[in-house]
Amino acid sequence: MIMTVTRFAPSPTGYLHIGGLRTALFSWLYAKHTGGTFRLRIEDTDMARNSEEALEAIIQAFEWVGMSYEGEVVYQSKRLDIYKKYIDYLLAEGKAYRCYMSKEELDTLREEQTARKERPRYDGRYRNFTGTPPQGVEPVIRIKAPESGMIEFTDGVKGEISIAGSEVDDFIIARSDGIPTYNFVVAVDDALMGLTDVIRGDDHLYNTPKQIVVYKALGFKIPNFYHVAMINNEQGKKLSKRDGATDVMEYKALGYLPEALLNFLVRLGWSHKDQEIFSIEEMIALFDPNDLNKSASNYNLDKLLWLNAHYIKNMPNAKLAIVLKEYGVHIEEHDKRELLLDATKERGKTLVELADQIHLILNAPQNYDEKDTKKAFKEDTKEILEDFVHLLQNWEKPLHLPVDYHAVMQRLVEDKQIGFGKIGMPLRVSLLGSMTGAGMDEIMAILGVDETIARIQKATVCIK
RNA sequence: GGCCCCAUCGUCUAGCGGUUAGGAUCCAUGGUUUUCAUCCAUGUUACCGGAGUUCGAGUCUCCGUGGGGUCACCA
Repeated sequence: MIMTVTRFAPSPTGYLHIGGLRTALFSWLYAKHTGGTFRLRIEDTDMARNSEEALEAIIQAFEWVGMSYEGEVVYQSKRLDIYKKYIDYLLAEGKAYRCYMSKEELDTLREEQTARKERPRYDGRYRNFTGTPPQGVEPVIRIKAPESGMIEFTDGVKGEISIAGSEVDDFIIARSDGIPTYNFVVAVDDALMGLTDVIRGDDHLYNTPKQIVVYKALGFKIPNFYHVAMINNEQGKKLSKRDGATDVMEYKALGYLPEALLNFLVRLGWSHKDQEIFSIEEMIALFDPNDLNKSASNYNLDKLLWLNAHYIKNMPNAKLAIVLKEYGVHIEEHDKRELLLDATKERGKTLVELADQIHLILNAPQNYDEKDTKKAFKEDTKEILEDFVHLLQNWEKPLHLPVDYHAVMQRLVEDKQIGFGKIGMPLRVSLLGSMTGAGMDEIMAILGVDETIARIQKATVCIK
């Protein structure tokens, strides 16, 4: 297998959103799949829009999901002299030229073209200019794009793409302040970094012919391109901030496990037969960008939630306890840790919900919801609970495990000739202050006899 | 608007000329359970429309429709 070099190249203008994370994941997986290299490059040539916080947020998101990049992060803002060298070369070769058109002139031209219902484009007026340049205008540098013919390339996702050369105008590769522009630096860096495969969103499809112009002008080898279809919202429209969590780190705050998020994202646009659950190792082993879907997919929370619940359920307790620390639950050293987690991990779709479940057990209820108590407490309830306390206090054997407590409940229902329902719900409300939650036997085993009795007694006092 | 891309259950998807169109999620029902959840079983729901090619089309071609992307001295 050929070792690939892939990259993720965000611009630090905002947080990392899930669409970006998915393309990064695809790139990362493909590199790992081939035993190749995955790199991170920051596209920060637009000095005005860069932000330090955005950069940190992106790095942080990568850390959280556990995607590692090799080598140093490449910052384009630190490579300006390299780009200048290539621009000078193109100028010298006559493959690029200075254009003295001012912004205002350009705007006017575009307005005229739009009025004539033409596609706004640069008219090439300085392409072969040999006269005296106008005074007071700092020129931009434009690259000579083919005036006719087709620019063709094979996209690993979309197939054969051909775009008329006339659709690509002599685009600007360096602004009047000398800073090179996106399509130029992307091509230069992708080539210089030895990229074999470029996986990116299909909103970049139209940049590809432009970048190919640069590759050809500079004599670089053209990499394989994969343009991944977008992720839309539930309505099939472009994902925006209004669609809730789009910031990757927001998912952490909401209680999602990174493995669930990654599993969710990898299945958006990619599949392997009927398989739904993929460990990272399986993803790496099976992923191939050539299997990527052509069509856009809609973002839907249900599947993510289901996956998250799955990963929570199947996570070893020791690891779960560590993860839970971020959600205010500190039970790593708790002597009933295993019992606590076994009793609750199937009841939370998110870590936030799981933390709530655990809090319910660990902290005695401060008050009792009136609706719950009305439902759970009948006339004979107080007496039943008191009998139960009495049984607990006089139980001849030590009470440790859930089965021990189960035996006590068993004895109670037998002695009093009642159903489990008579004791179960009142007991639950007494211990948790809630109608739902973990199994009674487990809860009591976690609390211990003393705390169990204390909570029941408190409840019987509070409730008339 | 020009150019480009896309189109299977509500959603994520399998399918790669011959299938009772499969799986997952969601939803509903039943079972298990002292509650809830888990788990198990069952069920409802899809090939955008129209031509063509072919013995045969969800699969190939064309047209239409719908959706998306893109047209910066942003990335």
